Amino acid sequence: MVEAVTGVSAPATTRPWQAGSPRPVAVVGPTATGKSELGLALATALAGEVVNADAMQLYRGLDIGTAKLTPLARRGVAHHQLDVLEVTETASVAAYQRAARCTVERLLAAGRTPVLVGGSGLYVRAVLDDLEFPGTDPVLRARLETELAEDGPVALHARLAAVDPAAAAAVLPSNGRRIVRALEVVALTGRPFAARLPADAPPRYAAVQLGVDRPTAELDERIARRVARMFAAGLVDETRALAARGLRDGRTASRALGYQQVLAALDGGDLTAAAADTVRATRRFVRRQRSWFRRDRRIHWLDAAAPDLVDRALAVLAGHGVSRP
RNA sequence: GGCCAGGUAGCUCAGUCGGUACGAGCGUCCGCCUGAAAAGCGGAAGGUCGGCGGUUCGACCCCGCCCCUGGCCA
Repeated sequence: MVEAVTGVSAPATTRPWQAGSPRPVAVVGPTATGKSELGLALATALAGEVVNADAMQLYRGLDIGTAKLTPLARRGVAHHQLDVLEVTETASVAAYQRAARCTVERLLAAGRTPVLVGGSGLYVRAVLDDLEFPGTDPVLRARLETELAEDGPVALHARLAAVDPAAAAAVLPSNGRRIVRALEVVALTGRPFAARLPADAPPRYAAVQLGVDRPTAELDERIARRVARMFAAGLVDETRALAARGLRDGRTASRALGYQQVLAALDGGDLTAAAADTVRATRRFVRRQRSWFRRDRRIHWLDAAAPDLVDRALAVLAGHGVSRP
């Protein structure tokens, strides 16, 4: 995955799909809609395997709060890209992209349908579309982050404007995170960084994407109940155990919904508030997920509450040449 | 029944010693998003400042009455 950084046009690596050969399926949408269950059902029906596309389910031990399917609940269907990171490790789209594509390639070669399931929009795109992520350098990154903390985002943005006006125009002066990354890429590659998602990234796979969603009021209600269930199921104990394994030092995992709030409570807040905060944060997250997925016109949306959801999904897939081998 | 405190955005609450509400947080809606993405960032819509009357050139801020909420006393 060492590749020149153009950020503009990716090589045409799209695999032409041939009738009869397995074609990746993706199940996306906001959290708490029932993606995992649908993914499982589809993998079963299509004799496929599930590939996780959820940044937080990558982590070993982040079980209750991420609503990870238990091994038993997976009912014999193979799941990949699950439990592959320690809580202290920082997740990375690029690393995920490499690993997940490996899995997808392997499944396709074996004639099995990869069913990508997850709500991390960027992760899904990183696998299915031809996105290339310019490299990173921990030392450089650390330096830039220190500067961000000391000088503030506006100063760094001014610097970015000097070396890469186009990138600066695409990133708001208030968004320190993206400014740092843009400066890093420019410094590393010596080229301008098109810090934006290509409007028409060529798909790498001829995947069929299914989106599941529910009416907002209903989903909000489900979230409230689900969070209550998570706390009742031992989210606090799980978080304590993970904290002992370094969860607080995990850059990514410590931010997971639920865990983030419980950690704050353990450090001197109250758990009732933590539960309420988790509900709020999850709802907010749903809004962001929607605005991400909404843009992708290739997604076929389904009502997650439909009693015949699986049949409908299979019908859509059949319409695109995906059926049981 | 009396006394005290309070009634300002959907919620919690700032604020104006009388001169068009700079309101804030949360919520809501919309958008952005290329190595932390369950992260990060931006924008918008919401108020006849409890009601009626009075004083005043002018009141959400002063006066009177009334209604509502909470507390204390009886």
